[in-house]
Amino acid sequence: MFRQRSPRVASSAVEKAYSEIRARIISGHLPQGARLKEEDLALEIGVSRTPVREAVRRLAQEGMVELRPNSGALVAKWSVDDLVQLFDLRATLEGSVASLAAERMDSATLATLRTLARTMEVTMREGGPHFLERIAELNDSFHKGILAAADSPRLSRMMAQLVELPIVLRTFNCYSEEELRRSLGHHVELVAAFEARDAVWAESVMKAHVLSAKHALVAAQRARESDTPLVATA
Amino acid sequence: MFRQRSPRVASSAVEKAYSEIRARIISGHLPQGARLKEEDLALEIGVSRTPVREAVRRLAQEGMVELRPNSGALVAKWSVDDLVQLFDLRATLEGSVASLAAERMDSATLATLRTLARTMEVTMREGGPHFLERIAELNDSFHKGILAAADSPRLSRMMAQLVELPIVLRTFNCYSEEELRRSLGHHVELVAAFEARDAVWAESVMKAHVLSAKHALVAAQRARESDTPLVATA
DNA sequence: TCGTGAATACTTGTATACAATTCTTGAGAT
DNA sequence: ATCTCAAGAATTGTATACAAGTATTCACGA
Repeated sequence: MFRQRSPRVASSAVEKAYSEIRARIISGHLPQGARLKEEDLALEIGVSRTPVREAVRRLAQEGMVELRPNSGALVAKWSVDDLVQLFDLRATLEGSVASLAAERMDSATLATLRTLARTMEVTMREGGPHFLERIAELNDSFHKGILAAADSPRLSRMMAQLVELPIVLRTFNCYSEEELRRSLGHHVELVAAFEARDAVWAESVMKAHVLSAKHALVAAQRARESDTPLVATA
Repeated sequence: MFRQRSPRVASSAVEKAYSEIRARIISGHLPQGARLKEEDLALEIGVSRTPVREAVRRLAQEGMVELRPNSGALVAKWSVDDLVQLFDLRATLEGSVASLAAERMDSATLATLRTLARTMEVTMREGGPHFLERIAELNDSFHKGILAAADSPRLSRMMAQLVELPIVLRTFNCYSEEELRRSLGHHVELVAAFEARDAVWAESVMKAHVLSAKHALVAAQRARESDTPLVATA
């Protein structure tokens, strides 16, 4: 729909290594704090150490992996405090994005977003298996659409980093029904704000949207207090 | 004074390559749009291609270098529009940083910042050769001090990326005397805001500070309209 | 039994060699 | 003269080999 992060067919070895390692982190196959041994990964993925190294470095700069010089690389750990910081930052930045988007949005994009927002609501009502996953995907498209509408490459790059991370945290299992409903409501309200070309309104709703997600995530995390999977569908 | 970016003695080859290439870009030895040939750089720096490659990748993620798959790496080009975006983003983020810092600043840091702000003013009054460079250095410490006071590692990482880039643009030659005076005034006012623990005040001043820098930079750039060096001392 | 330290095994860091892709050059045809 | 296309040169991408540093283990002494 919108420009996806990795449209390339993953032809290159480093791309292969990157997506593979990333997938393992997201799926939990490589849990937080796990050591990343270059040779093992290379062997398992079927490429040499060189592209694995490059992939790990990239993941490190994106914040998914922690690098220790001359020692090893670990899957980054996320404390409650980290999450709070992350989402506060996202609230600010995505707020700016929404503000910009409100001023620049064209009618085609608006229509697409409206459809996405509605579809999410329908999907929730219908329920069914994996409906959360489907909502998450739609949600992803929704946010990326807004980002694209803001038409601000530099902002996009920063956001990409911030938005990817919540996904790592085994996203969206921790919303209560009320919270999910509220979240989807935000989407609808955002569309209205865009339609009205009201930058301040859009920014405010977006901030609320992200901060509400933060709250849900943090509450869930605190409740468990252990290192079980986390979540959010902001 | 505060934790600098590269305290390591540049022992590793990739560190050497990184700082060397970076220096060449900043000094203008490698102008915008210049091609980065891995082998040449490796030869000139005195390391193999491997660390050069890693360094270039890092510079690319930091936005200083543009990567073209299977082709080459270029020194990133900066349009006026890019600058506007960059500084708008900085205004938002550094505003947040200042806000956080105001709430958390301890008296030692406050004292340091006060000294820095005063020293900058004195340095300007006294003038002399290279006084702009000295101000720039102090300015750097000032902003990094605020960042440290915010005590928010993730924010810091993002900011680092954004703050580094203006430096690349052959920083601070384009302020008029009035603009420079205003900029230094902002610093003093920021200290006052921190002292008062007024987060909103601090945020506002910081935003003004950065946006005023943006204005000076963009005006200078527009005046030349060509690709001659740019500037800012935000 | 527990701490200490040196030898060893292992992992990362760097260099080099090879493969694959892209850019350049030049001959030929229109 | 200009365009097309193929062959060659040059450069990036990947693999492997080697060097340097780090962690582990096991013997020895307190």
